[in-house]
Amino acid sequence: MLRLSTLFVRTLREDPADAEVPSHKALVRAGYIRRAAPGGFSWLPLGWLVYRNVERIIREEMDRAGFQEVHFPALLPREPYELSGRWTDYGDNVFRLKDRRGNDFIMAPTHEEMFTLLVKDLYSSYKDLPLVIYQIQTKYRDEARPRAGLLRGREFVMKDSYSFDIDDEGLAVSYQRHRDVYIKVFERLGLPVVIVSAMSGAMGGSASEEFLAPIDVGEDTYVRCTSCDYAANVEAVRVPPPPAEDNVDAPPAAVEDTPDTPTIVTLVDLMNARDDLRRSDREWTAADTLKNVVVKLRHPDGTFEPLAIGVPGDRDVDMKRLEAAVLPAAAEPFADADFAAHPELAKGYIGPGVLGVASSSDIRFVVDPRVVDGTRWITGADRPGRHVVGLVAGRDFTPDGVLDVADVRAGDACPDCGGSLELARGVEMGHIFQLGRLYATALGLTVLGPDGQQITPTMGSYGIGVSRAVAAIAETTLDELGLCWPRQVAPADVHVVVAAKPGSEQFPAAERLAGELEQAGVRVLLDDRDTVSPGVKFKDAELLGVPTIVVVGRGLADGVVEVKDRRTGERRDVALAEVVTALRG
RNA sequence: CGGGGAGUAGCGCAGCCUGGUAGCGCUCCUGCUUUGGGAGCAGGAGGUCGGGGGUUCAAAUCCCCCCUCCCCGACCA
Repeated sequence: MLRLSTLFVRTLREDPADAEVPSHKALVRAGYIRRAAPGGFSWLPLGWLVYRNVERIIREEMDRAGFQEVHFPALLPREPYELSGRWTDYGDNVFRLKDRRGNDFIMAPTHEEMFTLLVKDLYSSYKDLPLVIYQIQTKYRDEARPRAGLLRGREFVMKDSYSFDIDDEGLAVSYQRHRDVYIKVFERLGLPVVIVSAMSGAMGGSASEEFLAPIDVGEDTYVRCTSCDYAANVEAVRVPPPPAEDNVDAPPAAVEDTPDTPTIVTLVDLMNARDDLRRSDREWTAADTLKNVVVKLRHPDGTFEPLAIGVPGDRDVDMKRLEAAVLPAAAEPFADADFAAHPELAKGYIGPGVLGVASSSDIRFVVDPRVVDGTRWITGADRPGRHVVGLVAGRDFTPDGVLDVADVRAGDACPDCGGSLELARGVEMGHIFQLGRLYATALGLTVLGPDGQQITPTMGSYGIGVSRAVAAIAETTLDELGLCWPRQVAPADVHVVVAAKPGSEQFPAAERLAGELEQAGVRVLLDDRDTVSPGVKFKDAELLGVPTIVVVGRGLADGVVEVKDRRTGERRDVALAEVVTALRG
């Protein structure tokens, strides 16, 4: 039994100044966690109880699925990461250190290599597969900017599992099993999640889905169709291309003088103001223009490549979508110095004249899916103050490819049903994806197949943010009074408040009741403090967020106590003799 | 790493502009009173004013450098 008179906790009357997001404020105010380092938190007894409940539920579901838990060192040697190429790929995001002999180590940011090597170490036959092993461990990443309390620390706990199969069919089964387990886990945690398709990015592989908790302060943006069940991370949205048009007979493109129109807005204004350029049927809009944005790709080998991206003028290039699309390269803005190195690019007036197939430059030119053959555009003429009107895609220029990285907006068409998309924010709680043979190949994991040939197994990777889940659950359940835990993860089932004078009969009565509840298997937090007033106890009970609050107070004279539901605020009087039965669940 | 804000008692803040005894509320301790919605009175404890340099008779306050925290961006689970 937890007793507030001796529990190692101190609630704060005011929000901590260094917290911004509601869950962070509430967890600190309620005495669940304390900041201990940049991006690092200490767990106090109540917080640790919640954490352990979350961890236990995840572990139970993993074990029930037949997955087996392993445990790795957090301090890892350099070699495995050298083999996979991630010693350098990870860059500044990993904590590095040396031992006394000068050997390199890292604080594990993730354990793909160790899993792969462990299987290589022990298994050598296809008969040993499939296999799923998992860990629940602390990960260390030197985040440039830790924030939002537990939602994004530099030290955090993840459940990570890896599946090993001999073929794609097996991988698909392992993937589906994880998907089913995850749905059950989040349901048990009381954490609402939206499953969205995600990029698998540089990791290769095909299927990849994220489990996002819908939280306003989340750092992931996703879309959801208002008509069908399509949902995707904004990075993974695929814009449905419009049908190609037959415009080969359209009037030839004409170069026009358009002085002082370096931006889309100025260009459209000028087009509509000029009698000779005005459209007869409607006004020109930004969507009639083709904006060519140049960025610089930094490849993993350190080389740079300019890339021109043509998007409809009413859209911008979404840097996050671009980054996701060009992995493992990174995208950087095209600086003035870069323009100086490419005099053929007239800033503000860049057009397909110098881009694309058979063009004068060797700059790769990719376009938005909306730029299909036959569409007509107003775009730069590659000379300051000049634009081309009526340029037909496929007839007058041919891009080197399609790249779907324009910003996604609410109201955009759903790629599945054509309905309308809406945008929302979320926190990534889980991620499942088919990793493929990347690590197995890099680390030389093979097994002997039935025909005596070496087979490289294919892998799946599946994560759940454990410590993050505590914050996410808090975030999605708290209210203006404080925390409000789902019973499964709450630090106790019942919070017994003694509201009476010290020395009064309520104290021993509450003790007895708490004892009986415990006997009946109910987890009890007893506020047996005789030094604080009832008002303080009520406030604390609400702040701490135990789902049921029992008040042993003035009703005791009539043989009743008050049973209050923390979430709904509903309260009812229950005869003392019936409390245990009523609360046993 | 870019832009903005902020570091003064355990927590939340004022003081800084205009240099001169370090303050307020909460918390904590002692005593008395109080006990169904963050109690009252009285007394008390607690601070190298983020760190280091400098200016000055004198620095929380002015100047320089550094560190940390928060927010927006970049990056990431």
